[in-house]
Amino acid sequence: MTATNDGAIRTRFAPSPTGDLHVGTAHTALFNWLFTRHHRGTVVLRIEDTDRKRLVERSLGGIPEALAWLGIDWDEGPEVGGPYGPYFQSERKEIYLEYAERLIAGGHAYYCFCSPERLARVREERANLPTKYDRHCRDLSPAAIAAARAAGITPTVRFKMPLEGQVTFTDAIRGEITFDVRNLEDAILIKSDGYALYHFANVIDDKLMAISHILRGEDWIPSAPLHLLLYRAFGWEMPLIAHTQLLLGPDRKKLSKRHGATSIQEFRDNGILPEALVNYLAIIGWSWDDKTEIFSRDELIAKFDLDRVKPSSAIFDHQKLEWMNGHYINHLLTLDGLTARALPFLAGAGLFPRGAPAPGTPEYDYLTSVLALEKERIKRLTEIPEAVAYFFSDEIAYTQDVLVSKKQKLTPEIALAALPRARETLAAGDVADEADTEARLTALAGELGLKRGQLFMLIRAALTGRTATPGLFALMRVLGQERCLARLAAAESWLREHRQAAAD
RNA sequence: GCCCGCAUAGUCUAGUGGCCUAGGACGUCACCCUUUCAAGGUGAAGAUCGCGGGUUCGAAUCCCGCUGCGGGUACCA
Repeated sequence: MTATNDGAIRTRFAPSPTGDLHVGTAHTALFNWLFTRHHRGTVVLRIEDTDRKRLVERSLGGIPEALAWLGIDWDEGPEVGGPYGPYFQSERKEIYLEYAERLIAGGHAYYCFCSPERLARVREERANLPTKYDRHCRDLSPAAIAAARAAGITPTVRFKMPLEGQVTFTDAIRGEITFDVRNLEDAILIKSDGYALYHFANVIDDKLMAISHILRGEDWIPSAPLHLLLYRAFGWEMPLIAHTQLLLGPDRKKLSKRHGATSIQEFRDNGILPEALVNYLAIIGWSWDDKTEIFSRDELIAKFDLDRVKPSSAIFDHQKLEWMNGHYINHLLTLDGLTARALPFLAGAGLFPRGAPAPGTPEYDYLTSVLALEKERIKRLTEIPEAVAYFFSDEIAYTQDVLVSKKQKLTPEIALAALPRARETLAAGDVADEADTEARLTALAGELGLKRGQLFMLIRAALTGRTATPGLFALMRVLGQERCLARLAAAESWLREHRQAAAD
């Protein structure tokens, strides 16, 4: 990339607060952020809230919060301020008006008094034509303008699109793209409510905020020529521009709510780690080589650049994200890190009615040893409360099928004979010693004429009420001697009580 | 309709004229490990590189045409 004028790279992400932060928007924001951090430039966050009708109040705070959660920070914008503010477009209304006047004075824009109804009609009449608006007000006489104003009509301001010629710009990801202006509209710049439209506010702000590189979604390509022409009308140079790929749903359509979870907030609530999501988003549309795909944040910053960004759209693969999330949980997060992430989910499930355990306490140590056992089989943080439940509650809900595994060829008789012997065997030692416990239980299995697996499964079920758990001896070590003995007894009496029912 | 973009296995990708009998990853299947479930290891299936023409001794890679898919076409962003 070549830098502009002063050599300083300045980029922006410009979400509009119309809802939660969409994962596609986050993808573009991430590319902006990685590109800028790589080049030690300045990141600007600008809130494009010119559409007052679609404004969703909670997203004003929610979007910056979601970005921060992802670890995408900004040097200028809401919360941090900066020399080019305000960073909310709704507070820049007057600026746009002023620049619109300039355009009109220079003959590059005009007032349009057409009513929405007329516009709708004309659009229908010209349905098959490249431009929908018939430029009715483009050359209104001063008298006609005065008359319309006197009639109380508040006009919009439209751009006076050149009538012929071609516009070409170079996209840093896609190369040259050319449009014929005959296919371009006299776009509205200022709405009749006085607010600027996206295209206009965007161009003015990028210029005023000294943005050097524009990175945005592919869906903006069709409006790029308008933006370029706007820059030209003001006599400004256009920033370098690049259009990133779109994120698609399984049906190859632009990713949206109907494809499932699409907001960053939902990913967080669904137990996805921000570092996993960032890593996954980074490798969709960008690659470093033919095999690496796990990158730390710092590696991403060090390696990311536009020359390895692909132009083609990509289907968002929840399955691969989930795999990567599991990989982070199991292999990349420290135990303390995982514990910290798990705590809110555990608390949410009501596991700590008296408050979450603090590091250094026995409760905290117990929790980390539990998580150490479960982390390799967990893909999302949301799975944790259910996975660790039996470590925190002694009320095990037994069932006949689980306790007396048919698959292991167990019967209530065998179980009732084995359970008390297992208890005796355990009582004679200490489950803190895994190898010793295993040796003694293996010997017991022999005495009882059972296979190791049969006895182990019976004990597993008695201790946890489940057939799928971490390794039996590690599990016993964490559970502790006392709990193990108590649960063996509990399973035995449960079985005795329910034996009759099973026999029927 | 018109304009624009994209095109390597189900999905994400590597590849810029010979290193490609097309590499990696997710997913799928099998085997190994094993007390269960995972994790891990090994391996397999899966792509006539969208199609058709060229250029070249040689093309996934260059050229032309076609097709498919997507995006845009608002006083939304």
